[in-house]
Amino acid sequence: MPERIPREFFARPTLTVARELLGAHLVHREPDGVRVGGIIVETEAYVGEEDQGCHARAGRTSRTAVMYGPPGHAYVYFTYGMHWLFNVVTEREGFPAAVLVRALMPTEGLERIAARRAGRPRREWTNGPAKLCQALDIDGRYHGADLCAPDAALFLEFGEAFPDESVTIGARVGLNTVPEPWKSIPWRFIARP
DNA sequence: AGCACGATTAACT
DNA sequence: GTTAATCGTGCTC
Repeated sequence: MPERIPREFFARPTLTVARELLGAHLVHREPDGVRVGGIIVETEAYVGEEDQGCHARAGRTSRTAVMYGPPGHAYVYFTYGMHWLFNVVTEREGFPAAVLVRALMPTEGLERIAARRAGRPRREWTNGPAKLCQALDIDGRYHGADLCAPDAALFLEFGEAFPDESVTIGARVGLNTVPEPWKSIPWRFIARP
């Protein structure tokens, strides 16, 4: 029986949460009860208003308000006019920070994932932050959702942790116009098989 | 009210 | 390697 990740897990330093989320399971229990999800294999940390790569650099706005709220909630946002990206809010209430989930290894609901990623090879089902949202049918409906609520439809479960020797750490992706040191700071965590 | 651009992806050359 | 797709957000006027 898989154990839900409690809110205290997320109420810690964002880098710790990002590292330890590798191996955890992200699951969407869909309206008909079918579970769709996988093992998290890539994350990035976004930490506070000082972090010029973090959306909270602009301060508290209607878009970023969720990041200022309690940990364990979903920060889901829309970008490039077509893509949704999923984050988990971390740290204490009032401090804006989150972990972006960038890639999964699909383990549940494979037929649904295949259907939503129609025609694409399996390795491209969930190997990107917008791809996994499409595969798991995560969108703005879940922005602000409590991932730790007992009846949550979108939630996380503990899995098998990846040891340090199978984790690569590097610079975050896609921060093209972000100034240093934020652009190159090694806050990306990748688990390799 | 207008504008530049983005924590990306897929389809190109 | 390059680039179009497509629109909400935050910033400037």
